[in-house]
Amino acid sequence: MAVEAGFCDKNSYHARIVISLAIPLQQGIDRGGGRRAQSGRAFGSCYDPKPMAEAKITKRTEDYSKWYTDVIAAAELADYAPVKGCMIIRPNGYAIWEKMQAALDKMFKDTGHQNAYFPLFIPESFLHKEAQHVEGFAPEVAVVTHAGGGKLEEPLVVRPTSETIIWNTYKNWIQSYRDLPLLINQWCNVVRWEMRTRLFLRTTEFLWQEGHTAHATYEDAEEETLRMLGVYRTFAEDFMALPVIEGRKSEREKFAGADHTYSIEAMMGDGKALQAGTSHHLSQNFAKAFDVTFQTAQGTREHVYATSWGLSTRMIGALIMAHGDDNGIVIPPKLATIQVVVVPIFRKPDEKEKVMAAVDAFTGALKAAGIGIKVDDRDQHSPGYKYNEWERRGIPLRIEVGPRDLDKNQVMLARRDNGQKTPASQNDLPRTVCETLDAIQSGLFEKALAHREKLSRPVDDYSKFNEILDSESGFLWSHWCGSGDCEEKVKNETKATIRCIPMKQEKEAGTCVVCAAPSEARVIFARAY
RNA sequence: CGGGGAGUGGCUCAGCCUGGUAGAGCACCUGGUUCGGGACCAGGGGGUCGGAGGUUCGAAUCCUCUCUCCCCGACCA
Repeated sequence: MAVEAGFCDKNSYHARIVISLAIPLQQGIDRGGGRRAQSGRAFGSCYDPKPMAEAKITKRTEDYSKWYTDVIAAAELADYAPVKGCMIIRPNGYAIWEKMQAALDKMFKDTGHQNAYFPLFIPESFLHKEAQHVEGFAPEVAVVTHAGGGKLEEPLVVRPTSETIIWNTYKNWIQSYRDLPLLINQWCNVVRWEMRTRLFLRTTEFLWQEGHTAHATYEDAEEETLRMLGVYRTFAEDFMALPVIEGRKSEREKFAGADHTYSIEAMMGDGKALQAGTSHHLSQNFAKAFDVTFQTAQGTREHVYATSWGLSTRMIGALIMAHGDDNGIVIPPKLATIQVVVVPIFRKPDEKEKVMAAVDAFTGALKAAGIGIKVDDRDQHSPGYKYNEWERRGIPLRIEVGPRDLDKNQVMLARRDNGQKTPASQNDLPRTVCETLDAIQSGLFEKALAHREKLSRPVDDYSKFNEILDSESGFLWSHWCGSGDCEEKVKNETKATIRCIPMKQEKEAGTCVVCAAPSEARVIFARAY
């Protein structure tokens, strides 16, 4: 399944990548060539005249792409791996993923799904069973041809998605309508060999969840497809503080093997679109390819209807680009393991003792209130250094406490999202902190929404497309006749694609922005990641 | 795959043109003074220069081949 669609005009299957596990260990492996300049571009420019101890972050306005890689390095989210296109997710980055997993997993369970695990390796022949599917994925599939010291009878593909192995299995699990619906999810890694990769957004290997369900009717499957799209929207909005637009993908953008695909589309800080999650109605395509049938209550035999839906570590990239600023990333409180960092301030031992006593007292209360908290009591760094470090890492709220605060029975609260510093009484601090975290969570959403609205506009004149895309980018709401030719023309001439056909919008008679044929609703055109 | 850039301690980079066997800043360790927006002093540990081959008395430096990463393009989860 594709978290991002657009597979229809791939090359032939011959373009596949062949990997081998049969490399003799004594030779051929370059052990010493590990030094690279991978993160070399990450620390390049310097605007601050005074020497900085830590990573410098390129301004977003100067080079957004560079800012993105800088900020990932600065927040220690990921490293480049020795293998092209692969990445090492560092603890700070993985912590965000774990939070995402926890939130999604709960929603999956609450909607009746169970987790399972299917194998990494899939017989190559499986991929060929669904025509569109193999056509869509073949070019980016890694194939294992050797193992165990010899050539394999049948090559194994490293899963780019698991539809084939899962439907081969469901065939045995499903006999009767009483076995339906079958609601399974799996958390795993997948591999898609990409020509060009970017940390989190498009890596050769990535982590995700893929849900695969089976239903008795087309309608049931449609309901499931939309239900999970809704789960993704809820997750994006409530946890990531990321406003998204639900919509349907065009034919050329849909998943290879799907009847139709829905997605949630988000706007990044630079006005480009990012597909944040997809939900596919597979109809009977895979059931027919793998001959998965069930007996109805009436005794007839029918192929089952299927859905699949996925959301990946790409969402970490979305989080970075939706909320990050020139000082680093900003983690929405609901996805932050450390929601509050405490920076105690003191000079002398007696001051330290008093400050730390107060810190211990209120951190205990905060922990009891369920707040993720970290006390930065390192003595080798000044408070200012710590402020910058935690801001870079995106911790939503900082509490500063020094002798002057103790005198007033207060602490200083510093918000990461807007930089505001306000004093707060030590009494009732858990309540104040919870309220502030809530305010940050909603503040991030509102800010992202305002940004998206600012960069969204109806466009009825195709000649303005490039002008707008080159200046501010953003979402261009235009009428489209539904033809793939017009879609293709726009893509070739402006690099913008149809992100989705929004589901919630007023019907409006108009004419296709490209060919002037009649249209009854607008679609979103945008340049995308 | 095409164009460009780059591989030298953990990081950023100098040295390479004009070969003589490695240097700075940051980070790290020790001690001390500091600590309300990226502190300072002193001392210290760490690299054989992406890899292979070649030229040479001698190679980070010259030559050949090769691997890798980054950016742009093509392409796109």
